[in-house]
Amino acid sequence: MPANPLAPRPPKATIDDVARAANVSVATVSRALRGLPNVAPSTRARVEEIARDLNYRADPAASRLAAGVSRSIGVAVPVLNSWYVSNVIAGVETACNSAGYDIVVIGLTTPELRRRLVYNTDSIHSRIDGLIMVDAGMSHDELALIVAHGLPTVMIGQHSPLCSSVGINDREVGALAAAHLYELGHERIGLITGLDPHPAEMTVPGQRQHGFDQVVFDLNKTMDPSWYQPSDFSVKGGYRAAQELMTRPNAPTAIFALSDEMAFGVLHWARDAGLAVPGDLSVIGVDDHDLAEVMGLTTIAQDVPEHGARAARLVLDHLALIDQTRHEVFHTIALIERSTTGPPTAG
Amino acid sequence: MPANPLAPRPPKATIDDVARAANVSVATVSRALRGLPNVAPSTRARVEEIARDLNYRADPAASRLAAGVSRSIGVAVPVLNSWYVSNVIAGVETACNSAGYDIVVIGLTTPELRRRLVYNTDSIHSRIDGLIMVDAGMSHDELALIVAHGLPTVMIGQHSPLCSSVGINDREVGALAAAHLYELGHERIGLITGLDPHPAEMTVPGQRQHGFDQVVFDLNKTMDPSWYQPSDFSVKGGYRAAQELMTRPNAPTAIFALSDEMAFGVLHWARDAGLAVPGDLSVIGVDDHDLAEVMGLTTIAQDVPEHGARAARLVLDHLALIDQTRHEVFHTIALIERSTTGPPTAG
DNA sequence: CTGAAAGCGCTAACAT
DNA sequence: ATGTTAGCGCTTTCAG
Repeated sequence: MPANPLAPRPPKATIDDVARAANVSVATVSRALRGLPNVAPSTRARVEEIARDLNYRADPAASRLAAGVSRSIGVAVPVLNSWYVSNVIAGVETACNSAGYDIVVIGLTTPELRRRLVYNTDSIHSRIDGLIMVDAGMSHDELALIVAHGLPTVMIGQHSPLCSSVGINDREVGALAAAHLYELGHERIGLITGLDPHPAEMTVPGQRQHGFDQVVFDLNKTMDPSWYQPSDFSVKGGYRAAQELMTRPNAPTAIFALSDEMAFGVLHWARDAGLAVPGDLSVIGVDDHDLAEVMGLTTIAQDVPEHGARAARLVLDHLALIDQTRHEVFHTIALIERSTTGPPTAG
Repeated sequence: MPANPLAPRPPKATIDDVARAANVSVATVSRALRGLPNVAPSTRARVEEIARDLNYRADPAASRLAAGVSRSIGVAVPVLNSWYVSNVIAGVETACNSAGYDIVVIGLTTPELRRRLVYNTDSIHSRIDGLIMVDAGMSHDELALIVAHGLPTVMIGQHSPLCSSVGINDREVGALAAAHLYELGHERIGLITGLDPHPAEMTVPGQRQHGFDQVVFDLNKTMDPSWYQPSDFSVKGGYRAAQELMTRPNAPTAIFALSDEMAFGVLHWARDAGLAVPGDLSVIGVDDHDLAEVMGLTTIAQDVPEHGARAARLVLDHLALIDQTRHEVFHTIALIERSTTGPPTAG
């Protein structure tokens, strides 16, 4: 295969070249360069210098083949261009690159791609040393299949006895939102949720709704079933959901959207519809998106990049044999009141 | 509750297992499974079936070592959580996964990480088959080093004779914005730019500013040097830049921000400062961010995911030997007038 | 059309 | 402390 004609390919040094130049065996080179014990300091120094001179670096594929590790961790995400996901990835990246790990992004954007991950249809598991799954909504059985590959695995946004996980208390998220809205005097509250692929697994949307419903029950309130409106966590989805919700009889006076992006969509619809916020309609979201403050959105904040970083550290600590136990990490959340929620106007 | 996985660790089948079960040599298995010619249809069918039964998939590290390809492409990005970057990555992912390629994200978030890529300090180049760089702001020399590795390389947001590139006509972007604002009657226009690491390379900020300045010149207008305010393409950066710009004497009546996210920051500052938009201050951005419509932001739209997809296709076509020529792709842009720009109020 | 065999570059016992 | 020697699992000549 012809290489780029514009540039000559630099001669790639192998471990053999280094060994020869340093007058030692390849084994010693390998040991020296990886910081293993049992190498004379002088030897190590010499090898290191020569390696530098020769511009040598171990071929990752060769090490992977021989040692079984690839120094890269996989991050499986349901979408790539959501604020939440990209901030998780940013957090993962921070933690990984300081440890010298690469990150390979595994898009789960189609059912087919999900299948590929679960059933390892394209040997993804053998190109990574660890796996982080973000809001993957895995069933117990799917997850069992995945962890059976033996990779240190941590989920973000879903918890399971089968692996470590990091997230927030999503029931509390729902409860906070409900309490806030009822306290303001709302009685008709719309809930824009996500689709829960495996309701039994209690993923993010399920948990948040559960926490919400608990407050409804505790406060002796009622929810018209039509106030539950599933959507897809996108701005446009929030817009459509608001439209659905608000153009039906018995429309809510407040909407709790399970993400800020959906909440932004609601705000957009409200403006298009000529509704005053929070006068005619109160809106609360979740995330504290970069633009939440700009939009004055009341929301429940979480430190998303930190979730990613924490998950990465869990995987890396496992790989470094520092800590191989299972963890279930919960980060804190906080209600941030801004200007999109207020009491309903009388009537 | 002890984990009790349904599935025991799947025994990893090797090409040898398949060969034995199919009663052929490993060479034939390899050929059959990769769709190479010179395999009897019946043999191929048998091998394929057995491979499926055995749940066999070639170990990527082994193939990489033997054949020199890893079926993954690298995407180097300056940040991970910007709207622009995550949408580029989303586009790349779309194109890559339909071709069966993995994507490894290379964060260029620190100078050290940039160095790693340029000088190949950790053999990243040998774990990928192609490289896409997003707004990397590479100097000619750095780029020369990178392409010298022989990987098909394409840049997004920067053009160079050394490799393929995809982007938009950034000078036209600047020109469109300037023309729009002057047409509305503004005479004092603030420009919130980015930092241009290598001015000589004419990267995105440089080009946009250049196009802008050309219009200034052509129209016989003048720019107070203090109206150029560098920033960092973030919402917060836009806020600070607006503050800088607007609290100085001879403040602008309109601001052109080089990205929508910075424009959002400007909008935020304007609201905090009690300025009416577009009455007291007009604002125009670039991108057509998901929230641009929500915010009513006038902007210059580009199809960001498509940039990523196009770049990926360039790399993939190169790898598939379909087209190895150098391309310089320009996508279309369009001014979208919304409600943040208007004539300056008299006075 | 198929098989045998030589590596790809590195790591990991097992010597020494 | 260092060297020797097997592979890791696959691809790829080169024969047949």
